[in-house]
Amino acid sequence: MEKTSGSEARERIINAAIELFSQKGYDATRVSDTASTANVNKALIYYYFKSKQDILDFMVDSLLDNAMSIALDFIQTNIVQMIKNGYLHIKPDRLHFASDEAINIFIQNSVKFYEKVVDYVIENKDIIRILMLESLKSGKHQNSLFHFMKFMNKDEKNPLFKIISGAEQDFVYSHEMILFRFFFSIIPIVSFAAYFDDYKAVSSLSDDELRSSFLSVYKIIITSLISGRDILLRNNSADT
Amino acid sequence: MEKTSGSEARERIINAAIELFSQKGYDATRVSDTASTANVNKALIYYYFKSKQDILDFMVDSLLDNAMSIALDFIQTNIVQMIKNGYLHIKPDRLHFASDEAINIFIQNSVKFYEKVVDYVIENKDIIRILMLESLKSGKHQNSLFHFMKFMNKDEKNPLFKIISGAEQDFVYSHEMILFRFFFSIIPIVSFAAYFDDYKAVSSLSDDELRSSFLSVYKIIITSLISGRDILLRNNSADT
Amino acid sequence: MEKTSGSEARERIINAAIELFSQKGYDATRVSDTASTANVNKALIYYYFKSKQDILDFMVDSLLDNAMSIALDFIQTNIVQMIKNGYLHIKPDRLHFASDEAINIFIQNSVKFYEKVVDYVIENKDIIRILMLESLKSGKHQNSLFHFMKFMNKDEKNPLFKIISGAEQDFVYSHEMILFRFFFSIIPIVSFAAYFDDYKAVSSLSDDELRSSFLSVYKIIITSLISGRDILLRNNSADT
Amino acid sequence: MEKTSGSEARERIINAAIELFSQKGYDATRVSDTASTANVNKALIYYYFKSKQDILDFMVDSLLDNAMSIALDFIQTNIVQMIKNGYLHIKPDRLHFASDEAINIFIQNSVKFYEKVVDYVIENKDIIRILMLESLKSGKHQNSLFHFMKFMNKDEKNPLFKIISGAEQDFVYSHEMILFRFFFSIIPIVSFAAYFDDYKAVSSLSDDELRSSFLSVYKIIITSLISGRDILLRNNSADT
DNA sequence: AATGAATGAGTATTCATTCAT
DNA sequence: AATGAATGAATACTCATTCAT
Repeated sequence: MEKTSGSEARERIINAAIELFSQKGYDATRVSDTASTANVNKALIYYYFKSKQDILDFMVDSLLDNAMSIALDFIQTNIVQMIKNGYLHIKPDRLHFASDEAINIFIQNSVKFYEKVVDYVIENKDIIRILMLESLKSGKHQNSLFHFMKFMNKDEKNPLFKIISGAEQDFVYSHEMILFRFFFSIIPIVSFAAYFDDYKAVSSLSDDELRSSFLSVYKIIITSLISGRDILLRNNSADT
Repeated sequence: MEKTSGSEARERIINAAIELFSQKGYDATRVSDTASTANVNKALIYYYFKSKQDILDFMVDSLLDNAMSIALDFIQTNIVQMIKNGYLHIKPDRLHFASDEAINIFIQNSVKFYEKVVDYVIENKDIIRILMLESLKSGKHQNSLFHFMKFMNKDEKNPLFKIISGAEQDFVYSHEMILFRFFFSIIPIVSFAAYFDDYKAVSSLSDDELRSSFLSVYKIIITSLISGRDILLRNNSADT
Repeated sequence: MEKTSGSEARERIINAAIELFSQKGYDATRVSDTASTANVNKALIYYYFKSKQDILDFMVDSLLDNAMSIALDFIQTNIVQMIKNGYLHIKPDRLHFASDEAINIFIQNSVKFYEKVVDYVIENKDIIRILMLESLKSGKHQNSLFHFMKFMNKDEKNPLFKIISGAEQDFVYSHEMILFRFFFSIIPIVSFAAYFDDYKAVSSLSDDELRSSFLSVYKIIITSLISGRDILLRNNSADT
Repeated sequence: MEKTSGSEARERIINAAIELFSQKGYDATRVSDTASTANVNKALIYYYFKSKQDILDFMVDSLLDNAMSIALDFIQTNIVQMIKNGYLHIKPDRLHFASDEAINIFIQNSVKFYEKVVDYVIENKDIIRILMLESLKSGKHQNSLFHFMKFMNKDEKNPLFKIISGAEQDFVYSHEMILFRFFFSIIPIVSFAAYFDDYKAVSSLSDDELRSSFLSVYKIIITSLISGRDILLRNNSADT
């Protein structure tokens, strides 16, 4: 094999693992495959990582940390800000926009955010694919996708929750709101990344065409949902 | 083990495999686990199936055949019918509904269809989960999810295509239309099935609550998209 | 499978086993292969035979019995007869022909015998091949080839021995005589059968050409050895 | 097990395999037997060899390479030399010795060669036995025994052929010559090695007695064939 | 930091044989 | 006489991991 300075070999191992896990899945990837793809001796992998599982955990945790900080950043600089500015009100049974202008601002900010998110997931599509694979299996990463909904939790660490609970003790997101977020927002975005290459292959679109097509569809849906009705933003605290 | 009449053992093997593959994934499931879960001798599995892969293939193929016939059935009895009845027109650059009544009929039919589909996927959630897992790995089932879009293909066997191409030689679905179908319709439904149990666990909803929540969200999206604008139904034959 | 009268299925099983054992060897032949080649159900094999080994034993024993009776027949009708007729004398240290005519008669008879033997081994080449294979492995048939030398043994059942020991109590074949018989007579003939098809393939000779080439070479060797010198017929009783 | 320096374990594996294959045959030898006989971990066998077959191939190829170089060495230093010296002539229809002295030299050289060969095959009797076994089965080593006749081929790499074809364009070995070589020279020698231990057991001869008995019989045959007649050296180019 | 050798516990698959009918 | 189903014991081969250097 090769002798290279520092922990450059560690990087190669991680990249090889990402490539292989995302292609064949964690279980079907052999440590020896990873070693030869990374161009390192098999035993060296155990110098840098405790176990095969450890490599996976490192990748998944890195991504989740990253993603979470992007999401929280948006919440902080947008939703929280809008509430503070009085554009968005927390009513006992729903979130309410102060004006049409508020709605427009929210949509605009959201669109910017989604672009950022889409670029992020495309950039990390391999790990996203791995994450999705693992989320479909029992094991420690089974609920990883639900981590993306953390900012809907009643959680001390969730800044959005802190703001909202300050204003309305009993505020609860509606079931539909949460379900919409998960199955029609998080899942499509994550799937978009996970199936990016496959979809490209069957659609014959370029990276850019695919990205902008996805974004424009996404915008249509969000826009048509937010404007006109706020059904999904209704609070369901009364129901339960 | 047990000795039971006929190929009842074969059924037990298939069910055990579905259960285990959907929990731990194909690669992490051991043939011996399948055997003991099915309460059969390990060797008997090889009496009924050529290999572990063969079990998977059987399950996947069965599901795809089934699903396809449900989809084609809907197309036949709804879309094709509406075109014949003059409710839906194929224009050179888009699909166009004849009237508000036509839209209502379409939405109603669609809702009925989606209910049927949702019930089907819930019933087969384990195999769907397996399918999704496999679609994320390289291998023979990698593109299985795209099979659900077959009725958008220019394919002799596709009854919808035959009708449309009869009316408009050059009709082509827009990129956005196809992408919407895949990432915001097929993927959410498939994911709904695949993550059904996980989502139930985190949401504390009952089966029925989850089912109806999903359907109501789905209806909102479809309704808000179809009525008011037909952007996604626009033909992109001019673009290309 | 087929239902055929009587133990015709048993024949098919034996023939299939002969074919497969001679091609792939006993160990590499699967009972299921034999069943499908014989066009019978696998379990039926165990109706007719105690075990896989039992099939082999039956074949080998049949051949050895057969071969032995051919050999003994020759000895009886030739050597024993010649001794009785006074053409061949048993001297304390060698076998001695009474005259040139006696030699000629012996050679002629031998030639006839070898033709018969060659035809016999060609006809049974598959079993011979199996026999040779088994003689090269440890196991119950390891010494099967040495059975062909039985009529050189001091054995009550050996008619030749009875005659000779009647005339000369201490007569013993020389080491060289026995070794010659084994390595330059039995082994070539047996090998001729065992490699018949292979040799045909590499030599592009017809069955008949091969048979007569072998016979003519064999005759040359025997003739050149018997006439002129009787070194190999010398008794080694003095040596030991 | 044991942990020993270098690839000494590899040697032990090969020797264990030779021992076991020659006793029980390739098919009946278990990899685990080989491992325990070699005193190595079973998995280590797969560290050094791709498969069980790979071990066999290695052994067979090594022996064939070895044997071939011994044979070619003899041809080079004897036959080719005699032709060059004018002791041996290539006539259109036969090989012809220039004088009785030439015959004597040839016989003497041959005898020396055969002694060398016999020693070689005794030393390698286990692999020879394996080779013989494999040559009787279908598979990649089926024709391995015929490789020993390569120096009778019309082959650019064959030094004997080059000499002969230089002198006589159309020279062809007679069928009988080739057949004699195979069934009465190669086969007996190979069998002598393969059955060495078995023959020893039934004959109660010592290694040395057996070796010299075989050699003396062999010499008798060769001598009686070469001197007096050259039937087997006759060219059959006219026949074909 | 790197590696060749080694290993325990598996892992899919096979196979001779048996059983019930 | 015949067969579909069933099984215990193997069987070749793999794999994550460790060790000594």
